[in-house]
Amino acid sequence: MARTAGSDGERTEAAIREAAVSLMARHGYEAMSMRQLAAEVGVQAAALYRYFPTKQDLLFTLLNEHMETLIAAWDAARPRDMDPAVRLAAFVDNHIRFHVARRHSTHVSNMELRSLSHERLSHMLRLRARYEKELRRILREGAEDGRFVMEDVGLTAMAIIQMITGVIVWFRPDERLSVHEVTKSYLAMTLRLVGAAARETVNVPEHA
Amino acid sequence: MARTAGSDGERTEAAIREAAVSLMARHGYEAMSMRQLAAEVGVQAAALYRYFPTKQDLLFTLLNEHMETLIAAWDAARPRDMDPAVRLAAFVDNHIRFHVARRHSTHVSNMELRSLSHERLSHMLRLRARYEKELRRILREGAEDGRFVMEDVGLTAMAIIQMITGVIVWFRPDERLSVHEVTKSYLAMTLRLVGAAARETVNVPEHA
DNA sequence: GAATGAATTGAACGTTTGTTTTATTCTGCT
DNA sequence: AGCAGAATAAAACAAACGTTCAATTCATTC
Repeated sequence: MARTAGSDGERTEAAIREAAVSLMARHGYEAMSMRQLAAEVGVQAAALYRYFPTKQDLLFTLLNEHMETLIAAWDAARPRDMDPAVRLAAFVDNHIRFHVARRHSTHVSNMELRSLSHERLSHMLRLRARYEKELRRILREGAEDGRFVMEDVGLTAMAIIQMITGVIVWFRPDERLSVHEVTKSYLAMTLRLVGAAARETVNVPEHA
Repeated sequence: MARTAGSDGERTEAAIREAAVSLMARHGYEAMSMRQLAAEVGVQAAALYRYFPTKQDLLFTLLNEHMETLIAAWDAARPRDMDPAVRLAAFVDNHIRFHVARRHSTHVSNMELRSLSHERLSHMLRLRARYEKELRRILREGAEDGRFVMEDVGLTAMAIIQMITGVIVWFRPDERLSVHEVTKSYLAMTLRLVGAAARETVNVPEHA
């Protein structure tokens, strides 16, 4: 009939976010009903509206948080080194680790942009463009000083992003290969792809 | 009140398929209503059910046709040549051309598998597996006779598929680059990716 | 221990959903 | 000319949708 024992706003909001990402990743934004989400959280549908004014606001919050976190992660991981191959390696490493650790929200970010309003869509596309610009700069500088071989910087950037984001489509952490092995292989492929493999080898630090 | 002048079953069915692919690609399967689809075709919603028993049957028909056509296209294009580089080039060329020409149904095929029932999903996954096996065989044979360099055949196959399918995400036929230029660049990237670039150059036939 | 605000319920709203049924009109064949 | 059957319209169905609102209980402060 009303407030339940031990209820707590912050905890409920976190539970909503988590359940929403999981449901949206598995069934899609449109297919997830607010009642279904509420049931997963263990709450009535009306309670959701205390935290998110509309269903689309909930989606936007999740997508925005995903991209902001990704950009922040790259800002923290970006090396001071000037060697394009080192920077490219760091980019690939950061990208794969980040996305593998957030498979569900990555899925939602890639699939559900079309459910946003026009303004919110452009906001997300701006964030995405800012992130991709980082890769393009690395590629451009590598191409300019002759370390990388490529036909077209923009094209190569898209190809690499698609390739390394695609990991989450098939990767399952409990199977044949570890994250580290996968990252190492993808890094080798990326370096060959830009024609930088023969000249130098870049080490990937073995994280915890 | 009833049958309209000039109505024809075959034409109506084709119009439904076409409108459905377009709507699903733009808004998603769940977001497309049968009434919306009917309006696009210029018909009442009930008329759709003469051609497709349920909404999901309609989706399955489209997805199945897409994959069958893709496999048939590869069967027709596959070269008799034994050189792995030539065969890989043909695969990449066929794949990109096919998907660029069918951007909408490719989108639907990549996004809406989750809306299928369990049996139909496995049917689609079997078709997909059969197609991907072709690429893995080319890669394996190229790796075995030392023409290709790679860490892991399965991993490389997934990376290449993600990369070359990703073209449809950003490619617009009326912009900077033509299909032929894009295909050529992606082919070059693919060959470098498998370490086959330095040894040989493979020509892409300029299609009509 | 009463008052206050935060957290949640339960019921309801108007729409929209996929689908079915029935009646009606058109087309092609004989 | 007439008939069979294919093709569609119109209306209806129950169920589910996102969302709102008032009522109610918990946790906290004084």
